[in-house]
Amino acid sequence: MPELPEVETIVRGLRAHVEGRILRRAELRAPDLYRTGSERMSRLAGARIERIERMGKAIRISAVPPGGAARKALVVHLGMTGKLVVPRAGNDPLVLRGDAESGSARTRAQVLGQVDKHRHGRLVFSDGTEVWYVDPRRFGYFYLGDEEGVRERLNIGLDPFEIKPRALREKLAGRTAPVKSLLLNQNFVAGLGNIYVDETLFAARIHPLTPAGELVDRAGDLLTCARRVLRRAIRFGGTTLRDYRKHDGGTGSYQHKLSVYGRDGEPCPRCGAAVDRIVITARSTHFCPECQRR
DNA sequence: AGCTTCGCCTGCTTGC
DNA sequence: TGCAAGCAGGCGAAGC
Repeated sequence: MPELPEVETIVRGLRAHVEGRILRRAELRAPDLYRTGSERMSRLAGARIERIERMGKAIRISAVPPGGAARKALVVHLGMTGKLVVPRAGNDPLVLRGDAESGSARTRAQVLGQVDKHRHGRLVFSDGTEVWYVDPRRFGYFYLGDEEGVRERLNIGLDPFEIKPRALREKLAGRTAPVKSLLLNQNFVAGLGNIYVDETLFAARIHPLTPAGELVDRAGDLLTCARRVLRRAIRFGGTTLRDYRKHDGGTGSYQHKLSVYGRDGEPCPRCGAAVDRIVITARSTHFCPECQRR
């Protein structure tokens, strides 16, 4: 479930491993993971990686092909269970470290087997550095295309750190969908997923079923809360519930800081009332029925 | 156009 | 113990 804080953590961790390096080879063994309209990654052989950045929940890698062709963007979306990891020498994936920390009973051989089975893609750099894409559930995607306009082509809106309060106010106006649903829409606001929408709405004391259009006057507050929650989650390296791992296989620790997500039945950290769980547009939604009144 | 539902995919959990 | 059903969820496509 890599959302903005998890992806930001991964990007920061990968930066020193990829920026400025030359790609010897880029491959995707599972071509069904290419998003519609994507070029094949083999085209990136010889390209120089200029930057790696987060774009909503996706990772954008800017590459300059040899011979002065137009700059390319390789966009990697991790879906739910995707990981980008840097293996150590001898193909010993540091993914192991995270599993050891989480107390997994699986043996080293089992973990290695799983990694191998689900390793769908790979970047190989001229200095021998590798970055592996591992994704058991295959919900992620790869997209390679011209960098110019890639964000629009992939329908990725501005994230809470980029969008201006006034712009959010205008986007909320007239919308009748529950705020929870709208905040999950990556074109509306990018970066938030189920966990951080619930945490943001709790911080802002907004009921998740509130029609978005009723929140025009609270747009600034909503944004402030989202930024605060996300910044803090980044500081803790993101939330590891099960699958999420940092680039070095380590886990995040924000799961220990969650106020409502996954805590149904437990006392609200603010008022003590039992946290409730409902389903909104097929997403489990956690909130405090006392603090977040409609 | 806006909103909702469905289906993709696989591993873990739950219930019989 | 074994098996099937249920569930998790980001997101695009389809449907209303």
